[in-house]
Amino acid sequence: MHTEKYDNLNTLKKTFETISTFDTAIAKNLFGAYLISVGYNKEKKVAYLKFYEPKSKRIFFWYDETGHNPYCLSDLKPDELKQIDNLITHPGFDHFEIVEKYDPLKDKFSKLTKIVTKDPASIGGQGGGRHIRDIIPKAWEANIRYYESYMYDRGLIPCMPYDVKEGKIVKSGYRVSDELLKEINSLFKDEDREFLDYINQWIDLFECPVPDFRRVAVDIEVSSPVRTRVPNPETASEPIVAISLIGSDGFGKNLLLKRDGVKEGNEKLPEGVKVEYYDREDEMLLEVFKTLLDYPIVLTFNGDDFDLPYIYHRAEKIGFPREKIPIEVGRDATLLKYGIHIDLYKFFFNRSMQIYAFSRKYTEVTLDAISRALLGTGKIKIEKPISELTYSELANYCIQDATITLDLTRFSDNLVMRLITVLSRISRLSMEDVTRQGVSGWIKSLMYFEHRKRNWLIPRLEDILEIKGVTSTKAIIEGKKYRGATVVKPSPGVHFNVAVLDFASLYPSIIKRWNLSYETVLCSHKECKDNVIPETPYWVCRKRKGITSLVIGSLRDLRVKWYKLKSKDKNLSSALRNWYDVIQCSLKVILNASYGVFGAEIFAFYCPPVAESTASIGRYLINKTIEEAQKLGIEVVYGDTDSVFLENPSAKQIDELTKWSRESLGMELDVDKTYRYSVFSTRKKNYLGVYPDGSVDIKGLTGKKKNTPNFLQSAFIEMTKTLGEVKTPKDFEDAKEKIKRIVKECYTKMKRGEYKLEDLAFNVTMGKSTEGYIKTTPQHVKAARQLSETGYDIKPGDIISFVKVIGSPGVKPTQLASSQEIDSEKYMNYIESTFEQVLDAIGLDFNEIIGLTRLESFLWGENYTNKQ
DNA sequence: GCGGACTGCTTACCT
DNA sequence: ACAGGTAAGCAGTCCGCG
Repeated sequence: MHTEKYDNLNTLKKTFETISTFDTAIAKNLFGAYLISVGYNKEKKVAYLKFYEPKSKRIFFWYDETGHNPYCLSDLKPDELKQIDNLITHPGFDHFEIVEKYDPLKDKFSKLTKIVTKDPASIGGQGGGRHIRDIIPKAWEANIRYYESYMYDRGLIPCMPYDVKEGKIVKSGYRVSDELLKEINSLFKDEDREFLDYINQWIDLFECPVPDFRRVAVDIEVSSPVRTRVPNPETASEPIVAISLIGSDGFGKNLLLKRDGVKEGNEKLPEGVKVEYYDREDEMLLEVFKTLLDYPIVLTFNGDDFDLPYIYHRAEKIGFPREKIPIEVGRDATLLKYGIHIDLYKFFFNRSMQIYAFSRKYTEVTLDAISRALLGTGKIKIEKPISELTYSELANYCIQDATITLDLTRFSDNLVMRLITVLSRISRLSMEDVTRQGVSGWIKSLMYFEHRKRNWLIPRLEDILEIKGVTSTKAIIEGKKYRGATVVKPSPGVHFNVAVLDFASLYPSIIKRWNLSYETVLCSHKECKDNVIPETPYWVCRKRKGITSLVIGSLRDLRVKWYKLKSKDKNLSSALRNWYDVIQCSLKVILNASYGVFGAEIFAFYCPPVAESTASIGRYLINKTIEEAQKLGIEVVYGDTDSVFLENPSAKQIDELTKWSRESLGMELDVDKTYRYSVFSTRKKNYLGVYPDGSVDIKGLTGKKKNTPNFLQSAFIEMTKTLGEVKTPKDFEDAKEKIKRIVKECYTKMKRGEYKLEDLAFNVTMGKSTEGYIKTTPQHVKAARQLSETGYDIKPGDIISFVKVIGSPGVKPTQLASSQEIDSEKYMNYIESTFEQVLDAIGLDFNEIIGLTRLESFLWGENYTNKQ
């Protein structure tokens, strides 16, 4: 037994040796290898890069040999710094250098002292000991992670291809065709050199191909004695009983730990997956380690917090020496020694991804919910705890999890891998970092890169705040920092032929057109003070182009004028259209957040006046547009932030309005969509529009909300389908009759208790843990607490399904309720308020409909139809 | 001691 | 951990009521 283990450990050791030989030997010369990760090696005290070489589909390491060192900046001279206690005697201190940098807040060049250190931890960080940034009075650029600083200084862009020649890194030979460059540049004839430079820089990143990333999905199962308790990865006290490894290259393995009393079972297992049984857990883990040392990219779902740390601690527990485990457990991520680890949970958890890239297709961030929404298949449902499954049941379950994890990166032509690639290129963050950070981190990193490229001093957060101050407007919502967008009161009723016009990418356009940036708003020049921003006390610089204005403006223009159009261009191959769609979608995610970050305290360039100016100009634009529309004799029936809804405008009127916008506002106002007709109640952000093809666009209405019970959602959808059939005002009368019947039927079925319990359930998300609700106890929390008592483990983000029942406390989890206790009174009120949002707009009265139902059931029976 | 008016909390949505 | 604006339902509180 011992010999066996020893042999296997030797195999592992050999694998390690192979890697360490090729990483130093072969990375001397590489051709077209993608830079996918970067880190800091504590032993060698240098930054290292991981390249993915697409032919061999392997990782190559490259350790810095340029002598780059960590540093921060000070406004004191070296002589002054020498006087400070503990600075030059600090063990990490290396030397001083004088540098000259442009200070964007002061609009002048300044001499600064670069304090160069032997290692990044001396400047700052989590670790104990005195940090240089705390020793000196004011430190600049002292909060940037060293390996990022390294990338910015060297101008290296992640997910781009490079050649390594005799140990030197050079940009790879691929080039965008002159033809394409010309075509795109011709769209920007009127722009100046500075703007065009940005455009061309982006084209270079976007046109560069994406390699096929060889990757493997990993999923483990742990046998837990208690069904409702999730095993703890730190103690790792229970054995790992199954591991699935599913590769993008056709590789597939399921490893099972042999245990007493477990039956074989008779599930049919997926083809192409090899099942291996292990007597010993250490041998099984060894097999996993081989895979982790083979694949350049490892995918998990929640592997940062569960699978990988569990494997690590379990391996340690059963006797593996730490340094032999190819996993590195960190504070906020679990990474790999050889390849890179992408935790898809973190990626899909990102709100911006959820909303803008996947248009809210999934609302619950679980492997099951996401894969159901995006792939059409979910996890395998199991009724028993893991410990009671047969081998084949367990294998099937585990294989399915790893398979859908891999498939989440494969569907729609590897959409997710390509999104990660593009976002990594834009944000200048490695694949590992870009998938773990939010939009504010991406934009921060991009801005840092641009500052270093221009030799600009990166401002300190407190300096921006001190110079630019806080806000001047008052928010409508209590507790918010400044006033946001305007929402126009809708004109209630039905409006035929509605054209919806909107400003393409409103806030980014404002940032570009008004030259907004943290350094240009409230700039230091007297001459600019009359260049005021409407309805604010702010002015904006005329002398220099703002960095944000250029960066965001160029991205906006490329999305609106090129990539969005080309993603729908039927003259292009579907593969190219698809790629352009990935780009425009990535841009959308970044652009949508570009204004908000300036109003977010956590953002490194937090500058409330920039956010406030953007919102203020937005209000000014929509108000002016409404005025102008009215001057042109068009009725504006609704508007929100960047859009106006025009009732039955002529083509000429639309032309005039968009021309006016272009010429006097300098803004592109386009027809976004047209409705055959639209239905408004008195409520803002609540309406329904019918497109020319009869499909129905529903916004904000209760009937569409995800927490609304199914029975009511279905009845509501049925009603909107009827509305979709209406072509002319005349058709309305028939539709109204149909709608009355739908509402009536829903009401009577409810009353007679004909709906199933699950269809009556409200589904509400837990915003926090059950104990987190202190001020009030909402209904879903009451239900959640009942579930907790029955042994369920309720976590934030879980969706609680509950029904309204008679008696106290009025709600019950659906799992624990029975049909007899349903409080039909409550449901009837809910039906009423849901339909009312549409009924009063189309001239129907809920009570009248219901009143007729009563009469009808008493006097005429089921076949009666009312002719009003 | 009860009920209506009110405020505040919470979720889900829109742009 | 991008922003603010809106709707809705319920929980909890206050106040009048001789």
